[in-house]
Amino acid sequence: MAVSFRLQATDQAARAGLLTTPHGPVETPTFMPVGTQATVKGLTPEMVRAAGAQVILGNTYHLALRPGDELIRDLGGLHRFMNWPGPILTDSGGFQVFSLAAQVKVTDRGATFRSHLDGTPLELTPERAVEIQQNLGSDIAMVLDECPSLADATPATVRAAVERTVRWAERCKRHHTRRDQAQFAIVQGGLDLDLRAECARDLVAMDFPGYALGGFSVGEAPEAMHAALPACAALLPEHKPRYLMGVGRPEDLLAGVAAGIDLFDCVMPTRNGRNALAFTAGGPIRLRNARHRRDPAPVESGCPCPCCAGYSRAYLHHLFAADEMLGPTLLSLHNLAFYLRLMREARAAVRGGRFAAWRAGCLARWNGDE
RNA sequence: GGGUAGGUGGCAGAGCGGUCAAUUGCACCAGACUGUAAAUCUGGCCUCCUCGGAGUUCGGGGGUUCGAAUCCCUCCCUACCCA
Repeated sequence: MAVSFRLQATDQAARAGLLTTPHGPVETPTFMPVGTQATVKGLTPEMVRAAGAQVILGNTYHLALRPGDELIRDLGGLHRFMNWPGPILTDSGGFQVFSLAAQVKVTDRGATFRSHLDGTPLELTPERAVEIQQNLGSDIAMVLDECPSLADATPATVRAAVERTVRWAERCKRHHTRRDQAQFAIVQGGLDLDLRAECARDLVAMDFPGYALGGFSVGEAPEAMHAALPACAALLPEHKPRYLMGVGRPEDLLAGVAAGIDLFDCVMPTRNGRNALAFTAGGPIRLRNARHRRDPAPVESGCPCPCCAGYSRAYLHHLFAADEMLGPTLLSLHNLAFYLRLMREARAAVRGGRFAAWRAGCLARWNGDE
């Protein structure tokens, strides 16, 4: 059984659809919690599922390094290994080329990492990235791409990254054999629309089952990304899923949905949750701040998540002050519930043809305008 | 009563003539976090103004010195040991 996508409703550029995978359906647009090392940090799969997640991420580089992709394959694949029965998308390690740039050497052949764990060299070629992901057995695999780092982003380096990304995508596609796994391509090009168009054109010609926009939220102003998204999304095939990688804050997700994006992932709800920041309909709040010390109210009133259903801001404040592990767990749970509820409401708004108005209301509440 | 070791910013604890408004940790206050080397990191934390400074600090009081948290005298207090 393969991965398929059906576009079901549109509201201007915004879309609602259904992504079908061997491990279950995914209603889009949606948010995918990040589980880099075969765990959404601090949460059990049951909690992730209860928060409303339909699909989660895993990571090629991290899992190949530890515990090893062959070990996971031998133990029945990533789904069984981590006890997540639903769909999984694995990132290719392309982002680690960017985030671990200090210890990576990139050539046309591939990227050579010095393991951040023990220094052991790891060569990640496009072919190896495919192999690892096939061993992991994810429902959706990503091609290895080169995400140009903002530090040396000149027109020439961005162009070089685009061209290499296209060549690597070709190699990934050729090497990919698993029929029960879809492989998505990644469009690079920074904020240069001509390069984006060129990259998209070449990748679309290769006929991948899904396309991602990479290289956003890597240091540019959020407004610049918001401005570029509609045109970038429009470069992608209408009837295939579109994935905006690594994004982002709630307002970024809504900008993405408005632009016609279907899939999002980001560490923000879980990482910020671990760091005592809660996303709410009234804007973000920092539970470590002294003002919450005696506040009996839940993190977000009206939120049905287990955190808000049973615990006060005062209690969360205490857990973080005492450095208790339940604090990060509860706030990660709430933040995921918030993100996933946001996407659920976005789907309903698109289907109801009232997405723009609904989005404006969300932004107004976050900014404290009402 | 005798002896010894001490009293430093909320706490612990450096410093032992100038480079000390005083290392560091904790606590406290605030901020950051966007395909996770992150349950992490950054900043602030005597008072007053704007950068830069100014003014008061290292148990109390007195003294030596150009200059003292650092040396001397004295008083008070604490811990331990001996009676």
